[in-house]
Amino acid sequence: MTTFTFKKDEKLCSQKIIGDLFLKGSSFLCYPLKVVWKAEPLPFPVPLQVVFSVPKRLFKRAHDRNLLKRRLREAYRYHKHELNELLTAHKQQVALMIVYIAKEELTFAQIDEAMIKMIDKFKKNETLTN
RNA sequence: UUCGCAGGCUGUUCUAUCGCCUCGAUUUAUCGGGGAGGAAAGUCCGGGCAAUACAGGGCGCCAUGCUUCUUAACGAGAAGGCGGGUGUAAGUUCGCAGUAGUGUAACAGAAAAUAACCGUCCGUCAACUGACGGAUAAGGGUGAAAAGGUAGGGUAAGAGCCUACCGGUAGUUAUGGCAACAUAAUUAGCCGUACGCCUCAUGGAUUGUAAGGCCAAAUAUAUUAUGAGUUCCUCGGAACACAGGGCUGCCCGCCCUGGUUUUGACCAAUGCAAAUUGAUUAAGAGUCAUAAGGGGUAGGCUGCAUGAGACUAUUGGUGACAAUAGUACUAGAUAAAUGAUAGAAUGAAAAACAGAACCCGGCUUACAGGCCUGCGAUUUUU
RNA sequence: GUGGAUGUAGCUCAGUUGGUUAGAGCACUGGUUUGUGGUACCAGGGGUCGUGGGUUCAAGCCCCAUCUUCCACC
Repeated sequence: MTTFTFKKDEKLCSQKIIGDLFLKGSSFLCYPLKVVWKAEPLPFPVPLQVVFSVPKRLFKRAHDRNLLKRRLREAYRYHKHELNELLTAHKQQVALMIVYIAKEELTFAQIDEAMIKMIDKFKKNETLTN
């Protein structure tokens, strides 16, 4: 059964884990997205927690960053069930960060496409490490 | 009609599907309610709230600066006054305490404020060229700025030196105005400008909700109790002109900490004494274990949204605004919620600036399109 | 959130109390020296002083607004 909800439990809020991600996490690039991830025990019974980030360096206005983060979140919401299934099968918990690195505002359709591509790539990586 | 000026308002709406934050209900999965702005922005001011500080004195620093009013308060706002710039006009924009004292004004120019370079006049020498001494601010060129302007009298020549008119300054009086101030009369002296320092009045303690308060895993641990172990080291008071820190921007002064100096429980010996030497008792701590336990990290709760509030109406006021009555409760997140897709309406195109982070009052800046009110100029018609 | 700094030639910086024409080093261009290049020497070009207003006779400097870049604290 595929659900499209996106509750608080699935967001990564702990500053400690985020700090850890940047120190020890592995990452790959999939323009216009950059993904940082790490297998990590999480405080909630969910397969993965995720953070979305749009750098202030690229978009000065808070309003533009908000818009892009919302589009990212929306795209993630539609496609995350694939990752969920994969990780529950492997019985793993993963912390994930998705950084937007394009310099211009992309439309929802473009971001959606990129998200699908990214998830494919992630699946391959995941199977490799196991 | 066209072109303008001023002020105000608005800032897409609706439906379906999938979602987000929050509150409530039933109850553990559903249902219902609510969910960004006029600037939420810049952080330029003011206030609330909170914590800390606050024996006192002197000096300094910063802000404001025409008048009256508004306001919780302000460096904000309203109305008015005076002066300058700009526009045909409606308007718009900038400035404003005091002058007792004191400083500066490059270059140019004789001189930048107790002015003599040229010129004019007088005297002496000299002898037709001038030299020296004096008087003189009418004329000349320089400059951003040149010693009130014009006319007449006056004089050796001139000059507010005198007079008339005009301009300006200061005082007095009258009228109008709450006042700034305006108008008129009169008197005085004969009158420069700009920017500072300075003086006067009023205000200013510091830090910000990541403030502050509460609860509290894991790990380490102050302290206390009990037990075990050990004899290496430490202990209290006073003074100081030394060092560091705090009150505070600086000084005085005061306080704290360190350092230095001095003294030191009891017994015995020596000694008149001061003191010196030797030995001793008692108690506690540092180590380990167990228990209690405080502060406190991750994390959570609170602060946190009923307010100097908002909207509507009436009344008062030129206005900022105030008073009275009624209405509803209207974001509260915490790596941070409002989005996506599809369709419809208006439209040429859903399209401007832009996202709450403790809360209010202002200011400033950004802003597509649309609407309303008042006023001015011009043209045409009547 | 709070507080502070910065902007001047292509680059790195001076320019302090407003005053004549905004300087220095490197870089650039031309010339001299050399068989050639470098070095050295001589000369030259290049600036809306971040932007827009204001004060003043006069503004890179003073005042106001705004933009850029950077830093500190928690």
